[in-house]
Amino acid sequence: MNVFAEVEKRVLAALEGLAQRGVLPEGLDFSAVAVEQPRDPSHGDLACNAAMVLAKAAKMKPRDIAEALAAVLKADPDVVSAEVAGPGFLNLRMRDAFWHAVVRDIFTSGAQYGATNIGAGAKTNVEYVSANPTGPMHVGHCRGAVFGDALANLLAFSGFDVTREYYINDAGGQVDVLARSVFLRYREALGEDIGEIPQGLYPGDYLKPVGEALKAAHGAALRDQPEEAWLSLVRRFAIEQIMPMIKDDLAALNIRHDVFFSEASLTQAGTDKVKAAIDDLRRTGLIFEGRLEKPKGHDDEEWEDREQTLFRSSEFGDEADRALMKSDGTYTYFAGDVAYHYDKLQRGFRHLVNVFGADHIGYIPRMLATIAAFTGGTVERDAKGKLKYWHTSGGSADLDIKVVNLVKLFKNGEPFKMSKRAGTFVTLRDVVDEVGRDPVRFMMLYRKELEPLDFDFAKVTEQSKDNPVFYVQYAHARAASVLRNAREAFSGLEWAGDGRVAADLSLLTDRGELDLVKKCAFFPSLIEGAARAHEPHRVAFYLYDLASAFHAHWTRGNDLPQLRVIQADDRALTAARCALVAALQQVLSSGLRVLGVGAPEAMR
RNA sequence: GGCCCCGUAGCUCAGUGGAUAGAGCAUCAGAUUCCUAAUCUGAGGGUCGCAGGUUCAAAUCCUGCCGGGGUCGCCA
Repeated sequence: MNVFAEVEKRVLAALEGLAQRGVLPEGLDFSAVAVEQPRDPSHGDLACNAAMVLAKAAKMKPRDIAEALAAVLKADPDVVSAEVAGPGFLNLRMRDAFWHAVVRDIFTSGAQYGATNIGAGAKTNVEYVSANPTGPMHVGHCRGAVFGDALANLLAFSGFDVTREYYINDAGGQVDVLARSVFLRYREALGEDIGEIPQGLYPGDYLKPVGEALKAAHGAALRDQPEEAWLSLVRRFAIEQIMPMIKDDLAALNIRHDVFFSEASLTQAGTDKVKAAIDDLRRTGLIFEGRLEKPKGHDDEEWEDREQTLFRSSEFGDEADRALMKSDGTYTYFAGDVAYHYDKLQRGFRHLVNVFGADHIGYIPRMLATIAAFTGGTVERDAKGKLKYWHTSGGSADLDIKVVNLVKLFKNGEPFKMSKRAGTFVTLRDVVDEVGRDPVRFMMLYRKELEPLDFDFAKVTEQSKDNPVFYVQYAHARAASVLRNAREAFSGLEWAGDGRVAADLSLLTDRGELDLVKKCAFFPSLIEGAARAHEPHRVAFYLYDLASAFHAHWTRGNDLPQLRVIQADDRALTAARCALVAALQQVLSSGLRVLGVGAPEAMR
């Protein structure tokens, strides 16, 4: 049960009644009426904006509408008070029993409390990470990885049928570089002195075992072959060796994808899915042969003006049309991506979510254009024709592009660029090993995704104990601890079983206790809002706030022992409070699970 | 130069068109014979970058500036 939705229903019913009685005009649009949490809890439990929203259309003073509405709602048995305040807010206070019902609801729903069905089982594809398969993951990758994973969790919790997908960029020039780099390590494994790694090849030591493995598989058979003979073989071999490294790195962050889609597979084994996709796009009339203007601010002599196959993405607000074929007759990266997304659509996904790094921001309009063209959807634009949002809508499927801002790297307060060659390459594994999985995940999520993030390895390591994740986890552990202690204090104490509350919740009368329930009651709304906005960070901030309320209430027990959960001389009260604590623990645990962060039973 | 993102307390950041704009850190003052002090209570600290506009109501939406960052042909 979502208490906000529930009370909103009652408010709407009251408004209908007022309209029928002629207090309000007929035919008013109630769609903007909302029941929300007041910012200041002293205003009440719930606040409604109906009077202000309707005043103009009803040609009435907001306060008059609010008073009329208040009179109706006062008759609701769950409503203790309905007061008009400020410009016309209707502030409602609900009786304790209303909140006790929330505790009962949490037990009934269990781990499903907060889960919604706003996704209605729609097939949804979340593509994230998609790092080049040329080496282990580094810190720069982990923000998008964690974000995408948490978003996938959030959507799954909200009723979407989620597929987590990784697009392996195994078809471009960088994998040829990888193959040559591995071949060098292979010669090294065969005993050759390879000296310095030449410019333009990957120097990392992580390729040594790959070279060894190549030797183990092929002996010296490849050594004296020309590059044409071994390049594609070594390329595939190297990727097969490196993808497990990447999967291990991701597993260290508790990330597991369902599908790894190979870019190279689009044009392998005699098929040409890229051509098929482009041919299908042709029916829209958006594929044409033409010339591109030289980009402004780019006075490069190498610019070659030529006629080429283009996609008219400018039709959808992109700055320019985009090339699909290179001058050597091969496909561009974009052409492959067109085919890849065509494939996603053919697999039946209704919703696509792509997680991009901020360095790919210029790529967004053409991807939106592609999906809009394939699905018959639209990309919303402003009066000047510029993109308004990073999503398409209205077609047979839609795409939302989420951009995670860059992780700016610092070392001892000084910015630095990562360089494999200079030894300033910080691997994701280093960070996870040093700081821990949960703190890394929480740090990445405790921030809006578009906000830049400074990352100083030394500082993060040193301050990892101050990470807010422990604050939230400690709240969970405290809850677990007091429940353990209560069971020890009262043998056979039970507050719930079979999804039902066995305690007398009417004993929960303290304001602090009820405030905790109210915060828990917000969880379903919070999840729904975060899922709709694709913003997992809201969950992290909510959990911090909930933990804070619990810690504060807990500490009140220092001065006021009668507020402690365990009351040695009152079994029934202890049971009721345990039910509350267990409900709160459930919400913490569900929220942490969405974030992919552990919910420990104890922290010592 | 075009486009995009960001600009809120000393610092790092939340903020769903709503009421007196919040939290953490830092600073200062306190709390531990007490279910875990990895905690809590309090104080000080703000022209929400600037200027207009829309609205009953703007940190939030629109326009134009300013500052910081990113990005800009067939790379991936």
